[in-house]
Amino acid sequence: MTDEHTRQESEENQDLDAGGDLREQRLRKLEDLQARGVEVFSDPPDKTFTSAQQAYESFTEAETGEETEEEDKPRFTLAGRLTAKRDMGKSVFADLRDQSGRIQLYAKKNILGEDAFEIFNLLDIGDIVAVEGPLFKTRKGEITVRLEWIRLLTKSLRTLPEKWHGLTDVEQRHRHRYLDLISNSSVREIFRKRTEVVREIRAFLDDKDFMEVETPMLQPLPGGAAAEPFETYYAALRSPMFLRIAPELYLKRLLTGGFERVYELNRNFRNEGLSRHHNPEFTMLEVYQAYGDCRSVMDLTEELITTVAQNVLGTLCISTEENTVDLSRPWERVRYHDLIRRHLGEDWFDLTDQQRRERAQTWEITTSPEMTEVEITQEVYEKTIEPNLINPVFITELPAPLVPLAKKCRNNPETVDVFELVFNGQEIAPGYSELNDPLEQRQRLLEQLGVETVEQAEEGQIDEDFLTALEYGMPPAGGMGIGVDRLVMTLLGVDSIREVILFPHLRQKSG
RNA sequence: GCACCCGUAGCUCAGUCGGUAGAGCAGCUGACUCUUAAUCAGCGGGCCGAAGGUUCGAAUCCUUCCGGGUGCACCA
Repeated sequence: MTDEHTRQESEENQDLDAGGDLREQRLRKLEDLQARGVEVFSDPPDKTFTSAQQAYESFTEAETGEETEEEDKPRFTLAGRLTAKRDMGKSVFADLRDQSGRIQLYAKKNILGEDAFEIFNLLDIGDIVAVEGPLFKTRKGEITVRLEWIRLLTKSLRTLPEKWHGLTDVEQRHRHRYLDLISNSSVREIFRKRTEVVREIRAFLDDKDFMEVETPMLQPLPGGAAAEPFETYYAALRSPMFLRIAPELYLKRLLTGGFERVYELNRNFRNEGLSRHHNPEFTMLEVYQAYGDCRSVMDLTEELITTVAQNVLGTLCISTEENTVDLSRPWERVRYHDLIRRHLGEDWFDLTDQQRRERAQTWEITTSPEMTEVEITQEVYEKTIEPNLINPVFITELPAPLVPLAKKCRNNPETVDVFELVFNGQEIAPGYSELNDPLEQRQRLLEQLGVETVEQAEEGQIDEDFLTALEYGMPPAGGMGIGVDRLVMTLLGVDSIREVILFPHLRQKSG
């Protein structure tokens, strides 16, 4: 390639560059670089890379300062994305960012060499490069790589979001999460922390001899929760299939099988609307402990969450937008009945139906005539009590109708032996003394379907194999579930589930 | 599903009473060998989310649709 040729090509580019399409501009720049013999999507150099952070940490005045001869200074190879350029003519400052952070580059024409300097000048913000050189400290005191060698690794064809304001449009941030991650360090931090939370949950349970298992996500019968499933079709078997709404019924089979401590930490799918608190696929932790019950699982949950919080956040005090949550142990445990009387009046359960509705009215709760006492109480609880439960509290012995599939309390068949863990005004985790009586379980499943006999149930609505597993004998067990996305939201003080899911679901854009 | 709010350059945002589009960053050209939101001079960039309507005239007013946000409902 002759100089004349490249000069002519550059002049052509100048004319075309007058257009407004920045991608077109970059495509032409790419061709220009290729015409100069520069590989625009090249292989990484066979060198040992140093991260930006390592480079900072390895800088010492003695080795790289003024006193040391230039050729004696150690050379570093780094790779990353150019995020800024400050052009001074015969020298250029630039910012390089890798996973560990940012470091400044200094390209000087008479050090880098004329050809390489010219190539460097052609690079765009967003390009990915490998660079090499010694470290020095600028007059303003910033540790900087003095470039002696560069290689373009990846040409970027798109303009990055603005350096100062970044990407703020929520829709764009979620549709193009990679741009969000490039632009917003707080977002990078949230997802690093999320990964740490998940890692700590596993470490905690593994340490307690719980066994992580994987059960079907593709199920012929979706069970274990009351929710609308996603439906799909298995061509080879010519049968409809469902994405699981919960792993519960399979995990319980494993208890029958003799695995005494199991957990699964993975995705569930529910065919529901999107909201600040709902994504159709969400990450669920379910834990089952044989020979345990509601209380043993309560202890486990308390220890799990405090351990995770302490290890990830380094504190048990969480600041959210409006609250400060203190996770210090021990956590309060209160019977549902007592909690209700504490907040709604000691006489709440002695009131007549009419009086109860009138009092609900004072909380601006509207009741419909067909609502039962339990439903009215629960409505008032959800609207007026739960949002104000900031520090963790286990609510125990819930009314049986609210939790149809749990074991009844020995001392009071009107209530079930379960807990709801609430903090930051949100339900975080339910736990149960699991029902292991196959006869009662069958009865409850039928009731849930609103029928009296198996014959009345539509074919395939009852998971007979699950009931069979119970008939072989499932040990008494405690079980617990945590919505991991919501736990992460709470721990990180974020108020939308989409902020803790890398690729939240959004509507397809048509046209 | 219902209600309210939002959609203007690659990004962040102005745009008054309806008179036909502006800035900063990014980009391009030039100057500058320690800058750091570099600076200075100049230049280009728009189907104003889409389609209808009202009007002499619409980014602006009306209707429908698309997408997003928030609240409610559904839902753990």
